[in-house]
This record gives sequence, C-alpha cells and structure tokens, in this order.
Amino acid sequence: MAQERNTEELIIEAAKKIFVKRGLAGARMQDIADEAGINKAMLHYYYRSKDKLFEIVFNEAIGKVLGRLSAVLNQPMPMLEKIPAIVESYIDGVIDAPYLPMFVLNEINQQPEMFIQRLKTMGNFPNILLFLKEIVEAGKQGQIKEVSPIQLLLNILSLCIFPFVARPLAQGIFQLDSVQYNILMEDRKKVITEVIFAWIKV
Amino acid sequence: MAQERNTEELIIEAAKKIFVKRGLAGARMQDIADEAGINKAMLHYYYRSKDKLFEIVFNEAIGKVLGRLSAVLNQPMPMLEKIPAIVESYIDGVIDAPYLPMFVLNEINQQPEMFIQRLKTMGNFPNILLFLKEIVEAGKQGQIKEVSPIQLLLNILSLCIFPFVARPLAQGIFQLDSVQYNILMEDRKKVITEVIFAWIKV
DNA sequence: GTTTAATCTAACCATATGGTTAATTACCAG
DNA sequence: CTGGTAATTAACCATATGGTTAGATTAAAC
Repeated sequence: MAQERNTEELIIEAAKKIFVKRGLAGARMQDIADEAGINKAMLHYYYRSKDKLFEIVFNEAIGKVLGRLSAVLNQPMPMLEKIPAIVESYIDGVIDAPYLPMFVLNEINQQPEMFIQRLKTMGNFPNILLFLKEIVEAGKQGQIKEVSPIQLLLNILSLCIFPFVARPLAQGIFQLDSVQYNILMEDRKKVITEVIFAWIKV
Repeated sequence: MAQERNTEELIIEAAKKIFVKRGLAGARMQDIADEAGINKAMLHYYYRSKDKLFEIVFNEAIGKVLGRLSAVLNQPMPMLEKIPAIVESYIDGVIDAPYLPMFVLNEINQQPEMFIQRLKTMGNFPNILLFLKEIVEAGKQGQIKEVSPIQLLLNILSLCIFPFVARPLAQGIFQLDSVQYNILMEDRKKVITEVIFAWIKV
C-alpha cells in the first residue's frame, strides 16, 4: 500500500494478527503470507518455521501483557492510590488489545511446561513479587486491611481481565451490543476500584 | 478395559477429552479415535464429521457451564445467602472440570457469531436474567446496596473463573505447585464471598 | 557494466488430515 | 443353521499444509 516497509516487520505484524486471532493450531502460514502480502516462502526465509515465528509473536505478546502489569505495579505510591492506577492502566491496555489476554492464556494452557520454561528465562518478575510484599507491608502499617497478597492481586486481575476474555459470552447472555459493552467496561474502572477498596479499606 | 461400553458414548467421551484439551483446530480425529480405542472410520460412521462431533461436545460443555450457573442462580434464598452458595457451587464445579471454562471461552471467541446463534436456540437464559432482577429487587429492599446487577454478576464470575483460566500463568508467576494452588482455590471461596459482601453489604 | 550477495517467487514435495469405501465380522431374528 | 442388518476395519482418496528449492529479480559493490 502506502509504504514499502521492512519485510521482516511486515511479517511479524501479519503473524501477530493471525496467531492472536486463531491461535497456533488454527493459524495458517498461507494466511500470514496473504496478510503480509508476500510469498509464503518468505516466511521461512526470514523465520525458519511456524514454531519459530510463533515463538516470537508469543514472547512479544506475553511481554506486553506482563510488561504492562510490571510498569504500574511498582510506581512509588501509597497502596490506596496505586490500585486505582493499576486498574485504570490495565483496563485501558486491554481495551487497546482485547484479544491478547485470551490468546496468551489459551496458548499457555496448551503448553504449560514450555511456558514455565520461558518464565525462568525472563526472570522471576521481581516487580510482581515485590508488589506482593508491598501489599503485606501496607497491611502491617494499617494502610489497608491485612489480606493475602496473592488473593488480592488475583482479584484485581480477575476483575480486570475476565470481562474481556468472556466478552462474546457476556454480550450474548446480557444481550448487549459492542457500544453498550464498551460503556460497561469504562464503568468497570470505578466498579473494580470500589469493590477492592470495600474489601481492603480499614 | 472393564466394560464393553456403548461405542457412541465412548466416542463422545474421547472427543470431549481431546476437544477440551486441544480445541477444535488443535484436535485430531485420529487422536479421538485412539483415545476411544476404535477405528477412525467409526467417528464418521456415528457422527458424520469433525464439526458435527465438535458441535455435540461444545453444546454439552456450554450446557454444563451455563447449566451449573442456572441451577444455583434461582434457588429461593435471600441474596446474602445465595451469593456464597453460588460461589461455593461454582468453584466446586470448576475444580471438577478445570479445562471447561477455557475451552468454552476460547471456542466462543473463535466463532462468536455461531455462538450467538446457538444462544438463541437455547432460549435467553431466563434464570440468569431473572437473577439480575432479583439483585435489583434486593437492592431496592435494602437487603444489599444498590449496584449494577450486571457488574455484580460479572464480578462474581470473574473472581470464580479467572483463576482457573489463568492457572498455569498464576502458578508460574507465584511459583506455586498444584497442591498449593488447590489450597488457594479452596480459600478463594471465602475470599470471594468476603470481597463481594464488603462491596454490597448495606 | 559486471559481479555478487540479498531478496523474492513459482513450482514443487512430503506428510498430515478429514473423509470415504468396499469388504469383513458380529449379532440377532426366523 | 441361515439370511440379513448393523458394527467395524483396512485401505484408500483428495486436499491442506508446513516446508523446500531452483531460479529470477533487485540492488549494491566494484
């Protein structure tokens, strides 16, 4: 079209689109090639195999998902300010890339071992574990109630992510069109903060 | 093994196992046949095609997931008793079939239109919509705070289901083995009820 | 302009995969 | 036992799919 972009990137963009939409098993190399507007052989020329290509896309995806989290998790703020910030930022992130969480979660479930391996390469997400400690600290200092930090983080993530993972199901059951659902998701920023606060406020 | 069971059922059992594990795109007819210990042609003899077979498995799965919900949702109880009952029953259900939610959600995301169609066939889940009205009623009567019923149901489901959908990811990040994670999930029954109650109690 | 390396393509290959068929076996009513 | 139907299998088929290759095209180096 407009620009004669770097073929390598073009392929990655296309692969991202197709893999995220269909998953590893459902994605076809031909579809990726078509999406990129190039010959199928190019895919192999630049990225040996489907698996190699997938690995790149997947790593980028999981990096994005976890990276987004890490970014907000350790800003130096009092816990009661930080939680709304996390919620806001994370929901905005998911609105931006609504298929990412489903894609990542599904592929991880498909090959948990392979993923565990990868996790070790990426380090143990010190910022996430640090955040858990911060929660404990905040509890001891009486900023918030003393609750299981893992449960708290799980709660926040559940409330933020699930409605996107289950979006078509929820839309179907509640009979909402996309516009209505988006409004619901915007409202959720407030709701989630409310819910969490109600639980942890002293 | 033990009994020479009905081949039809044997196939369905096997198909369930494979489809739920690998998804429609990832499942192989041969694997289903092997799992059932029969010839691949039998699959087509009893259930014309992969899609037909999948449809049966998928319908059963979604029926289970939504059926479980419906079952608890409309028991005549005061709201403050019903919610713990829902949570308990649903988590037990998911512990029992941990892969079901991921499977259902993923396949729905893969073909939302097809699913919306199916929903209409199954009726509009009057019990779910009725439950929403109950929440509104309970709010007006002052049994609970007045909150968006959709948000409330979304919250309950998010908190119950997400930790299972994200299980390998969570286990990886928090570095928990399966036993520890199961304990966490047992604890969650209390936690979720606590969280929801904190939010909606007057 | 010629050479050389990188980029790209059409055609091809081997295998996997969903599906079919013709024949065989198991089963059961008469 | 026998005839006929249902269940089952091995072999096969057509196509899809990931991957390869040999050659063409482009672009840069000299």
